Amino acid sequence: MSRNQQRMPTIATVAALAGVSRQTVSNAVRAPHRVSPDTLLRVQTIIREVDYRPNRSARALQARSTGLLAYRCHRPEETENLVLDRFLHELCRAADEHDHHITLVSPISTDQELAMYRELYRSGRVDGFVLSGTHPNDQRLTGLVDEGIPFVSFGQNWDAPRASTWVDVDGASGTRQATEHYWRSGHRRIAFLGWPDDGAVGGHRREGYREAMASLRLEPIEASCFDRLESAEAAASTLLALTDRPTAVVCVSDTAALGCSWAAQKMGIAVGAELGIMGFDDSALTLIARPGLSSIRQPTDLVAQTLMDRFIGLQHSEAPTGTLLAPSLVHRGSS
Amino acid sequence: MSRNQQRMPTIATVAALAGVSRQTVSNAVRAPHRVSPDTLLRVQTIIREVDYRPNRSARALQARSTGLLAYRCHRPEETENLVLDRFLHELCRAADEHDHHITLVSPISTDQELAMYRELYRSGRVDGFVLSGTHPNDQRLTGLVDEGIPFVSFGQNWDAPRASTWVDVDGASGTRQATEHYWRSGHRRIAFLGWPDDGAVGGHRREGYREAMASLRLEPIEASCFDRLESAEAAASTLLALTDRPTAVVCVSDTAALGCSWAAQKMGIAVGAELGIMGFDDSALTLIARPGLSSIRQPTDLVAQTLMDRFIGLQHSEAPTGTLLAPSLVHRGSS
DNA sequence: CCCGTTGACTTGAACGTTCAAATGATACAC
DNA sequence: GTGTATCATTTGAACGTTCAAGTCAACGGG
Repeated sequence: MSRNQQRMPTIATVAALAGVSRQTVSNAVRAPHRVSPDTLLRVQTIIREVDYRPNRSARALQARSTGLLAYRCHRPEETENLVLDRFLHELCRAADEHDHHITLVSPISTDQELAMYRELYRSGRVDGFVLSGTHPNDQRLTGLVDEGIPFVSFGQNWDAPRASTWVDVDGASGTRQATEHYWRSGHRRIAFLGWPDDGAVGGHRREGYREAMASLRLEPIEASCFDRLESAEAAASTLLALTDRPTAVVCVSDTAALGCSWAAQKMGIAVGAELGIMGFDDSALTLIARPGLSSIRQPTDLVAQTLMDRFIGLQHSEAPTGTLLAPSLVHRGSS
Repeated sequence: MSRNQQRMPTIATVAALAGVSRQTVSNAVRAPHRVSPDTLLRVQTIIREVDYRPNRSARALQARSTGLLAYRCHRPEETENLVLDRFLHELCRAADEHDHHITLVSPISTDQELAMYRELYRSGRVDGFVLSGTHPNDQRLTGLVDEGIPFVSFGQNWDAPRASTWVDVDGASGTRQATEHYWRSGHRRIAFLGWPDDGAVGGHRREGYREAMASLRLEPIEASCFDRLESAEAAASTLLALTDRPTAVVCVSDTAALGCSWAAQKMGIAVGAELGIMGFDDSALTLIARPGLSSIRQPTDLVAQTLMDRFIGLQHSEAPTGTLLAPSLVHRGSS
């Protein structure tokens, strides 16, 4: 590592110029009330004059804390991208408010991931981690908990909800809201287009739909597809070919919803007027769809803020907490 | 900042356990050849035993270099996202190879951006910056150059090409390749769908098309639209309504291309068979389009690698260089 | 007048690393 | 046997900050 930075003013520079000790300068910066008004002014003037800023590395060394959190840079192939992209942005913003920063890591494989985190933490590169896309039997969760490495996750700790701090969006609430919305709008044949292998996330979303349908005393109409457009289109075609065709479809994802929209258009069904379609995630896909795709929006901004608050809390040895936030409906042409 | 990390083994711990001095341990880690084989083995054993890792903050302090580069987390609204997403991923990977990391910043406004960079650099948080999406009269470029802050950019330094280190993709080459490809496939009426306000990027792409058309002795057919689907669709409709309708369209972006594809489908023109469409950027949009959208792909991986190499070069006081890389065609259904 | 308290400031040490210089030890040439 | 080169290792200082303990003066109550 070459030393390339031109020499910056240090706390000693300022101290000498202001005719005080280093500690007084430090106090002037971090605890102004401890310094008498006139020296404070003098020190501040010098600080501005030489454009002094405390060196973060030195501070990090002494405080054993870098103010850095690591987040795994998602792979470009992943569909979730479009949600996580927004989340990452909000996360940066939230970190900033706590004078923290996010650094990215890009593990090649999942096995490497935990090892990489361990490495980063033990070398004091970062104070902890923000995970996203957790799933049942997630090695990262158990691994980090076991090692006592601080982290928060966007997504529940499925296996041990009390063992770590997480924030998640209540998928069931989202689909329930959507279903009830359609009911209030007069729809009576409301279908659900979900994922076949129903992991935890897909399961909850389906659950919300079923609950709502049960309490509305309606017969559920369900179909399943993979999270790809073609698959969704095919599954939706089947749904829409039913003799008693559904008038609204609540979808497990925007991909599913867009596929559904395509299927409807191909069959000459007017999306919006004749068929309501609700996506999930309010991703960039919603803008591409025509008519605009209504979607269940995750409050990523709130998730990010809460996660950061919680992480700072952890640093002050608060106990782990799980938080479930409710999503909200975003109405566009399709609903 | 609370000190929350449990006490980790330091170089002194290892030194004591191995019965050598701190410096010997340091050498064992960073310059093994300076240590005799048997002590080396002894030290390495202890290191593994206590799972020692050099503390990055301490190293950063002493070396005046953090091994951190800052990159501006792009705003979720921006269209370029879909390209930059991939770039960011590759950048992380490339940084990793040089034992560096990327940290994100999220300035609220453009004016803040430079101030934020200044702040980050002067407080020793980062060693430098990676910019993307540079444009003529870019305040960031001139500002960073003036302050002597190290940076590299994905995108030329339009105003002062020799003043800073950049890597860019040769847009003209891309559209030229596309145009020539269509010519070789037998097309003779090849149109270009560009941006109206032709900034530097759009201008170069248009340029490449015109050059190719000129050298092929074909009459250029041009239309313009904003980088939005509706706008592109409208402009493309006009193009396709010409009496002597073009048989291929080279587009300035994937958005333009997708809009064009929609227009064609609405007019009952078979995309692929009757009309070739070529996008630009090979973004996620290409996968959504049907038939799959052919596109001019920027070699983001190579860009990222080159940028990182160059940055490391800068640290060793190499002179600034500009590098232009050629994009390549990715063929899918639409061409 | 003494003593405890408070406020403003200073001093030395510590955080964990690496650089630069110093110390021995061994080997080799003359 | 002396001088010189090389190698393995150690020592002290430095990077820039903050903590903990200290000094010194002023103040106020008894």
